[in-house]
Amino acid sequence: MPHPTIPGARRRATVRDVAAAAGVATSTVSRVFSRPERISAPTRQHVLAVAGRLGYRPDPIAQALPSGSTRTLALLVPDITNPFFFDLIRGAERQAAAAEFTLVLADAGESADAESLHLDRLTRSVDGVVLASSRLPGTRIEALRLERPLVLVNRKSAGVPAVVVDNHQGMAQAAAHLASLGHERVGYAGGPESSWSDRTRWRALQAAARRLGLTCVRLGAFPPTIDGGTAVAETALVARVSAVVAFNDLLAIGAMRRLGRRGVAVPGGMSVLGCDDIFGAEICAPALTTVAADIELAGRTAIDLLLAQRSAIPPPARTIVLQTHLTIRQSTGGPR
Amino acid sequence: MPHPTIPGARRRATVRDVAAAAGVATSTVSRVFSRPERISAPTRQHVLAVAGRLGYRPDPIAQALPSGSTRTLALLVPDITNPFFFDLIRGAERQAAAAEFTLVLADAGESADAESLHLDRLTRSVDGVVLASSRLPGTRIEALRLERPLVLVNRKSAGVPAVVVDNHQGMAQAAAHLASLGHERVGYAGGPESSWSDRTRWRALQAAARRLGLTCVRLGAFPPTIDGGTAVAETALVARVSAVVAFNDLLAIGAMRRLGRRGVAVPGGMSVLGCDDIFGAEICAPALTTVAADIELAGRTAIDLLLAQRSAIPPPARTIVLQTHLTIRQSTGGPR
DNA sequence: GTCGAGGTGGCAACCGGTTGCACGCCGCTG
DNA sequence: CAGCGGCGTGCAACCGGTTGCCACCTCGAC
Repeated sequence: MPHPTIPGARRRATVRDVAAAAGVATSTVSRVFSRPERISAPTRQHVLAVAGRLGYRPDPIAQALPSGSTRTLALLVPDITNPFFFDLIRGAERQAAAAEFTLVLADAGESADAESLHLDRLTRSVDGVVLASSRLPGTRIEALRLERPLVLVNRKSAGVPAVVVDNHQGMAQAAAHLASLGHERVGYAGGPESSWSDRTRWRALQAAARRLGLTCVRLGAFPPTIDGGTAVAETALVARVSAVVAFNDLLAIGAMRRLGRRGVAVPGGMSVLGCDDIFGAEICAPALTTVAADIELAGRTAIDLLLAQRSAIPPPARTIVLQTHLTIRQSTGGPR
Repeated sequence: MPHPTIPGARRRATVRDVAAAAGVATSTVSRVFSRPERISAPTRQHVLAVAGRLGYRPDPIAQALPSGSTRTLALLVPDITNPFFFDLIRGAERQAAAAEFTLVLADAGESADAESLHLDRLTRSVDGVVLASSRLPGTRIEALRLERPLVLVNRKSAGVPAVVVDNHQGMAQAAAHLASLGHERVGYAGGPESSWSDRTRWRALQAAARRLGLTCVRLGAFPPTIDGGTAVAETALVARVSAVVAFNDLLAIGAMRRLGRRGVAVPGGMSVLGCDDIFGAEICAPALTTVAADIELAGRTAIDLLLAQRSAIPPPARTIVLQTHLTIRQSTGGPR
């Protein structure tokens, strides 16, 4: 039983149906749709009329086979649950739609294995892949690059176009802000160990702290979720820091909540600073001070980079670095 | 230039390559992958070995052509920006992945035209479609149903399987809660006029209010966003209601913020009640009282309903009604 | 020894388009 | 009026798989 259809649905018209009804060759019908200027106006209009009457529309799958293009792009994120990716998804979807491409979304569940699996299933059937915060080993990424146009977000790999946020700038802004408030000992609440963003943020924060004469301690690696924030709060209290910079806003919000329950005022007893400025950072209480780049722009840029690779002469692999800015709200203040 | 590939990438092995290398017919290679039990163990293992050596993997597009199935499902939402859909997307993605299907995501931008356009592009290349809070005219939905397995979320149409939240129950819970606090005159802040959810919520709230002896006024139709909440606050103040039930949490949060800026305490001066319990409802200040169903479950159920239609004997069109529950937080209290 | 059943694998058509090449026709030039 | 170039269209191969049908082989039963 090929082509399982809805009971009662009539078979779709094909090029051959149209060709027969119009008294032309299938190639003519095909060209009317793919390269209309190749066909004379009278024939074209006639074919179009017949096609319209029959309700003919080219089948995208059948078109994809010989042409090799599905007009489809894939976006792989480590966790759809994380609001950080909402903006990325949104930006990517918008830009893809603008270029008349369809976005395929997959969730890697924070696991390199699941990511790999999805990739196996997807790679052949899309025209390009955006890997956001990939947990994949570098070798796998290298291999992937040879199969399909590839763009990385918040991750770097030699020769692969990428868009990354400027973590050095961001952490410098965060450290400067805390230093200006008078903090001397700050903690960094880390995210997943396999995350490139976490590594660069931690290094950047250390560097910035050193320049400013701050002591900076790493509080550990936490799951980047609100629940993960609980442990952050506990650890920060034990580590006797007066401020904590969290790997992301979720962790920061979770930490604030826990601190509140423990009777520690924010920012009175502890300042909390997040990263990414997700939806929610502004409406939580106290509103979260956070450092972020325009992530929707990151999504749009990633798609642009992907689309650029489809042109005959692919531009040199580029890395786009997104500027960050610090949004000061209520979760940071002077120590003590 | 068919099959535009990455410079330097080798052509993928095909069934014919494997067949030649293994000394068998292409049909045998095909069957080794699609119906292994049809092939004797020795041949199968030999073919598998050769295929492995050549790095052969069946091309999903080529498979889709004769089989008619792409193992792909589409989800259309009116606005990816709206956190309400995050949970829906997440649930749908998870369930699709579990069934080894890939989810295609499209954003209709709150417009029936854009929705229609996306549908045109997508319908042929996916095995089924989930339409969430569709703005499409009923006739279009009817027609779509004949083309592809279809499931509606928060919308009803004769003969189309759907999953909807029980708005009557939800609004009854909301009204009862407000009545028990002593409110007598409440406002309803409506969402998009073309929204089925908005219509049923409004009607349900009216009915519940009547039963409880409350006066209920409609404040108008607002864009279902935080910004839309500004107008809600102003209108509510003018309408002299002591509580407002908002079409969704975004509107409620926006209204609370505006009320705060106007110096009106929540819930002291005005109670605010939302719908959907989105991410953010709990962390905003004051935490939002809201009535909601499990939307991630809605996403999972929608996919299940879609998958069920693929079986030979499609079950009778079903409508799954999701129970709601009221989460009482800090945004509601007694009047005055 | 013959016949039949069951299992294995090959042939070739097919899914629905695209496209290189060739051919016929037209008008224009010399 | 022959020759030539260019345009519009058709023929047929092809993209990479799947599958109905048939041929062949083997083995067991009579």
